[in-house]
Amino acid sequence: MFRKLLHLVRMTSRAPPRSDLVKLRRCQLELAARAVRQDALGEVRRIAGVDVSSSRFDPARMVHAAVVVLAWPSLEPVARAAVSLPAPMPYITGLLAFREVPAIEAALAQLPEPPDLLMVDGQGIAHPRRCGIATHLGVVTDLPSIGVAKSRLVGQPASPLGEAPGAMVEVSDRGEVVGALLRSRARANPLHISLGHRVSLDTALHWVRATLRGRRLPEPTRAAHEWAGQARRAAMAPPSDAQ
DNA sequence: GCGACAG
DNA sequence: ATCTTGTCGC
Repeated sequence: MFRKLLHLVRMTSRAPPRSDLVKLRRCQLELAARAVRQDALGEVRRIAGVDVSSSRFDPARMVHAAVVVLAWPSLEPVARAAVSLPAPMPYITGLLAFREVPAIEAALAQLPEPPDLLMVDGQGIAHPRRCGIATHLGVVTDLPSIGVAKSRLVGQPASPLGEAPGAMVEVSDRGEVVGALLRSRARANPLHISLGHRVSLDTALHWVRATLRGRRLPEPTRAAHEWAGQARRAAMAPPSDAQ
C-alpha cells in the first residue's frame, strides 16, 4: 500500500509536493496501528543489523542498504547482503523510512533465510506518528525489530541520564513512554532505544546491551554501518581498469 | 511566529 | 548521512 505512494514520488527523488507528504504521513498512521508493542518473537539465533549509506556528492542520489546477520551468542557474521537503489526522495525529518526502506527490503530478500530480529539505525515508535524506520520496516516485513538511534527525534527523558555505563532512563512523548536512553559506554552520548515491532522495550534494551561488546554501538549496527559504507564506496569508485 | 528536527 | 589522520586521555 505504501509502495503505491512511493511510486508517486519515485520519478523525481526531489522533494515531493506537499499533498504527497500528507499521504505519506497518513500511511505512517496506518502502519503504526499495525505495530505490535509486546514480545512476539521466537528464540533469537540470528540478529540482523541494518543500515543505509549515501553521499550528497553522488549525482545519481543512490541509497546503499546493507544487512549483516550475526549469530547469537557468538556474534560472528553468518550472512550479509547489500542493495543499491536510486533514492525515492530526499531525507525529510519524520519520513526517513520512505527513503531507505525499499533498498533495505531488497537486501533482506537476498538473505538465504530471514533473521530472527532486526536492529535498525533509527527510531522505532519514538516518532511523531509512532512510525519510525524500525517500526515501518518491522511492520512491512513482519519481523521483530528494534530502533537504535544515535540522536533524538521526539520525547523527553524522565530524569537526567546517569553518567555510569549501563545507566538507562525512559523517554516519554505526549504522555506516552516511547523509548529509553541508554548510556552504552562511559563518556559517550547515549543511545536512543525504542521498540519497533513485536518486541517490548525491555526486550529491546536486553538485546542492545547483550550485543554491545563494551562499545557505544551494538555489534549488529556497527557491522551494518561498516558494510553499507563499503557498498557505497564500491559503487562510487572510479571504473577499475582490471582486465 | 519560533524552535526542533532519526539518517 | 558525509568530508577525514592523528591525537589526547582514561
